[in-house]
Amino acid sequence: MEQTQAILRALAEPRRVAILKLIRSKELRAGEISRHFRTTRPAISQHLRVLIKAGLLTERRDGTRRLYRIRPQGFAQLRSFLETFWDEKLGKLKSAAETEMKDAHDL
Amino acid sequence: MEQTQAILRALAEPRRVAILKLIRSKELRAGEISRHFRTTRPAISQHLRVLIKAGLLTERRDGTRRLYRIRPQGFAQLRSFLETFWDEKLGKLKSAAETEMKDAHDL
DNA sequence: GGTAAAGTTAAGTGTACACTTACGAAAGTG
DNA sequence: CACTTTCGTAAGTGTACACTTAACTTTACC
Repeated sequence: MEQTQAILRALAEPRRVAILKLIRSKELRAGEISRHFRTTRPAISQHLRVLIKAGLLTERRDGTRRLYRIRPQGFAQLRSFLETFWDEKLGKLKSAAETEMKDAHDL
Repeated sequence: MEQTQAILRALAEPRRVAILKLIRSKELRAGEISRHFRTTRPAISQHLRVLIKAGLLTERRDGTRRLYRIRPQGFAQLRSFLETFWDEKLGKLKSAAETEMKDAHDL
């Protein structure tokens, strides 16, 4: 629960989302990641820390290099958070959409 | 995309998540919502604005009252955002989990 | 062991943002 | 039409946080 909030807070920053998108397919070095942005390396390094602390990334060392990879479990947690809203909504989604449609029509 | 970031930013604040949980099952009036928190009504009102702007809530007026309800489409958007990470991960999740397990074992 | 390479941590700064108090708006009620 | 109820908006303030430059850490290589 507290961890879920850490995830949500981590994703609130667009640059961090961009980082995640960058490495969602392949593991990347810190340098390669920061090269994709106009900010300085320390800024990216700090973002990576936040993402790790949120459990969305894992760090792996190889010599002087540090390699970052997506941690699916982190996203799984976010997913189950979403589902707490979804489960009870699932049946109501259709009717809610219709009601909203009608509301919009009333304008 | 920009809207997705608005959603993520909205959810970064724990009180806003609490508000969503409060009304996920039933439509509530502004007063009833703020009564559940120790903050002042204006603070809650501002949170509600943010949630509406993010597309996670809808507002409905009834006399002097304002009723708030979950907007499933907002959550749907968040869900599809999540799936952009999930799809390619889905097949890799198992192996990634195993690899991480092994990494942890190496400590 | 000295130096370079790759990257993080420290310290300081400016801004976004959540909160408060005071005020305003709109719909009911006598 | 006063007056209350219900709620939002305005203005100001303190803090969290993303960024920068400077210094430190760790591994590699000669």
